[in-house]
Amino acid sequence: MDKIVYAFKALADSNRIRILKMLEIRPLCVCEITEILNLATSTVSKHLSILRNAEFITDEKDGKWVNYYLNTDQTNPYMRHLLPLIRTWLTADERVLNDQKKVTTVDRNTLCGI
Amino acid sequence: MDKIVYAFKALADSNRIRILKMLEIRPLCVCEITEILNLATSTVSKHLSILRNAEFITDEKDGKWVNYYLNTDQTNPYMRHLLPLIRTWLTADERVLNDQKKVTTVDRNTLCGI
DNA sequence: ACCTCATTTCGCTAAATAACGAAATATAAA
DNA sequence: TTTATATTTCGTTATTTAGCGAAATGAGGT
Repeated sequence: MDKIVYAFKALADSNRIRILKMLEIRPLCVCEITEILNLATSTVSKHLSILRNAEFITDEKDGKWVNYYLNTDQTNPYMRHLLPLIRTWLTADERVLNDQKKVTTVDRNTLCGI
Repeated sequence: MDKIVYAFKALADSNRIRILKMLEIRPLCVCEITEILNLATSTVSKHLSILRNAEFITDEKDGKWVNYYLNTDQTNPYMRHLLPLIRTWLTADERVLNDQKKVTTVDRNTLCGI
């Protein structure tokens, strides 16, 4: 029961949904997501930890960055069914489309002040 | 986007999930749900209004009672996909099974002090 | 019309949550 | 080893939410 509730809690926030929709395009680091959502880095980091605890995403070190991915592990039944649903939803949402467009243009090297 | 978030918010509470699982057995009035969840009537009424606003349930006057039903209208795409998922989940959950068992025995006439 | 009683709404309190900036952590480059 | 910097954790604040009891609502029965 707790696990199901945590899954739904993780999805019950528009910024976290936006993050999942962005990760459909490609893996992203914290600073890229921060730029697109226009939030404080610490806030984005917290959102990512909530999504990771609910097993919607995974992370992986990549040099000085941490890449976040949609979870492809199929162990958690809730995540396994919910992620594909979300993928089919919001495909015409103005803001989501704009976020996803930014994902294709944003560059972590210029962003994070090389 | 708001609609999706409200749907997930509605599901992000264990008492509301329990209500949905109880309604799988049969329609219930507020006092029956109150008895099983062991909460104040006003609290249950609030939970029901949240589920109704997210279109997971509908209500119908029945004499002095109000019956709540799982929504069978297929207009809301989020509800349409999420309700069947929830139906397949928690089928072995201790507390849910106990709630569902109580649903079969509880009687609104004796409950609401005839 | 009046009374009864199931339900809803209101006002309040306690707990959870989202947001921020600052401090801590950890890793890459110098 | 020292410095720079991407990320996480901590402490705080404002908002939201779950819960309760009391008052309001509204329909049925007398």
